[in-house]
Amino acid sequence: MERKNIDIPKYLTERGIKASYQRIRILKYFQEHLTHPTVNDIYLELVPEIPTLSKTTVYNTLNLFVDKNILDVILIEENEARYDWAMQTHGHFKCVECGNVFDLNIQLNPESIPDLEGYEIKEQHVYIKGVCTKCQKSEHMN
Amino acid sequence: MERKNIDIPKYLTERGIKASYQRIRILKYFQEHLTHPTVNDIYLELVPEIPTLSKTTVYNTLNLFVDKNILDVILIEENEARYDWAMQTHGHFKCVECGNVFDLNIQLNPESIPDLEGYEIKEQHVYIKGVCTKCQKSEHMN
DNA sequence: AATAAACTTGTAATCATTACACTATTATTA
DNA sequence: TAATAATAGTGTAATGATTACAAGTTTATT
Repeated sequence: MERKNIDIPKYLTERGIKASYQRIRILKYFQEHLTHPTVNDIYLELVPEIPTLSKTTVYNTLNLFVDKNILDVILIEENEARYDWAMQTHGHFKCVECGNVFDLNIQLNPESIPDLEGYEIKEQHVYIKGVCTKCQKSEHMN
Repeated sequence: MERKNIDIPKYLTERGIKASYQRIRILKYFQEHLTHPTVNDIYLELVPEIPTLSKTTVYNTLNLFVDKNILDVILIEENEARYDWAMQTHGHFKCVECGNVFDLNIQLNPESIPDLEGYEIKEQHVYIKGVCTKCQKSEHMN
């Protein structure tokens, strides 16, 4: 099922979450933006259309979605969390120039890591920082 | 050079850092503890012996050491940074039961990740969360 | 329609981190 | 060695993300 084709109210209800207006709009944000937004990104985008929206609601809703495995938290910034539609395990690349975060198709194979012998694995996280192709090009122009 | 055998004042001076008493003691903490402490861990350990120590000094010193590539920051907690002696690239495992953080011998090979084609890589971070062997055993006893 | 349950909201509290101004220490110069 | 300049350390206040909480609103149940 493509993220873009999901019926959000149905998707929430199936997971035991009441499909309130705010929850629908917040999850819809992820349907329409294939980015890795912060709480503030989401709040600023939605508040013009939902003037009563509270930042607390954004926090509550994102925490709920993370608990229900609809979203993942990405800890790639020093100071604030980013969120990502939960899908097959993958990694992230953050460009230190433009700040954009890109998905990387990486899955670690725990079998191949001897140090993990006997450890029960619940989550794996891979992130890489550097300069994306676009920013490398624009650096040459300066 | 083994971490344990390093002459810390000399080590600092060689890197253009004045070997003040506080800086020596903070780096010595990493020599004596092969853990991944938070700012508070270090502060609480040292303040009984250095009663004038300020938490700001711990922050300043750790930031300085990170800038000078003596320490790495580990972002594995939701809310606070941990620090680690900078050495060969490696990953971390955090046990969600006991909270301990272990080193993992992992290096990603960027060549093997097609999505990284054309990207300049500056840092790579791998962390895994789960339950360590010890905590798995003690769970059986409950 | 009345009541209960769930959701949203705004404000205040928390906590890690940083900013800043002042004091103390160390290095430099005369 | 004394005076001065530079560097480091300290305590308090500010910042900013996140959470706690109580009150208001909406939705579901009876």
